[in-house]
Amino acid sequence: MPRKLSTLDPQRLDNQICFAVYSAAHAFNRVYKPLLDRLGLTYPQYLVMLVLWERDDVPVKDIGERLFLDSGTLTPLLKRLEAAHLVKRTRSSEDERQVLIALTPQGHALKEKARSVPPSILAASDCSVSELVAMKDEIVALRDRLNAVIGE
Amino acid sequence: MPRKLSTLDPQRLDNQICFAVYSAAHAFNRVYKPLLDRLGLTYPQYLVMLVLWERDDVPVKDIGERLFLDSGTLTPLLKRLEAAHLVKRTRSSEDERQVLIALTPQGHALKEKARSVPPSILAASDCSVSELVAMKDEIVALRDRLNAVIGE
DNA sequence: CCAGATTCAATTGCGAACAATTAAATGTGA
DNA sequence: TCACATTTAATTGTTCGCAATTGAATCTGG
Repeated sequence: MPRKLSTLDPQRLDNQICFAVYSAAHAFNRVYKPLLDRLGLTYPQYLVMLVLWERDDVPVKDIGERLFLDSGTLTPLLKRLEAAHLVKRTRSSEDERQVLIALTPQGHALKEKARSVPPSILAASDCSVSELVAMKDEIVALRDRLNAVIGE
Repeated sequence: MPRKLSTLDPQRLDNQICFAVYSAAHAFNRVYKPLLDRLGLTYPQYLVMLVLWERDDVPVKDIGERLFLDSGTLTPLLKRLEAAHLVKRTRSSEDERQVLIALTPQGHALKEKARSVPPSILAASDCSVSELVAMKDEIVALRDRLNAVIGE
């Protein structure tokens, strides 16, 4: 007989908050896909564009800190965005170690086309804005606590 | 001047619940990594093992429905678990289309070694069980609403 | 001034994740 | 029965995500 009731079993899949988060992330990805296809972006590329729409001409490292991604992920992704003529990569003249990422005119223009994305996601969430904001804040707080123990 | 205050701007990264979920999933992954390294598992492999520890001798499709993954992801992953002698893949005799996944003795035994994982995650979450359960239920409900609109 | 440490991006290699296709087995209706 | 559709895994190709390493530029202490 099992040591614990399954609803309390810490090794049960449905009791894992990590799986809830993992599977929700994939569900978001699938909802975003058709919307982003029309923009010619993948979801991680869309996140990079959100960062750059707030402020561009920033080094790769800044984007990485914002999105919790490293150069192994960002370098090839940014090269693809450059190949799509959405960004320009130029080595900084003040510090030759840095590569600055700037939006092209097309990159700036895409922000307008992307304006319909968040409302579509909101609709798919089938949830009030205030509920979503509350959930977001809780999830961000959890994420930050997890990230805090990574260097323990 | 910007059209909206940034705290309300739907195109601002920090206002995206999807990014909260996405970045929390990666944070979980990083916390799990050192724990799972000792078991010789990656995080998605750990999820498959959680499914199989509940019930094994199941077709690939069942695992996929449980984890929201398809054969393109699972086939190579299961081959790696087989190479690690944790599962055995055998074609069903009743329905030759299906490949049944069964745990090996080592696969069963790993469940005991994995028992320390959930408490470590709980500790890293720095949060009460009841709060985590409440968050999990909210996230699962959101995930299910998102998945519901995928075939719209 | 300069040797050694640090920072930054790029690279390599591996394991997901998924779309699209393929091939084989099974199910179905006329 | 048998042509045709459906189901199931496997395969192929592209893109992430990260660990580990490399190499160049910059910083720092003596």
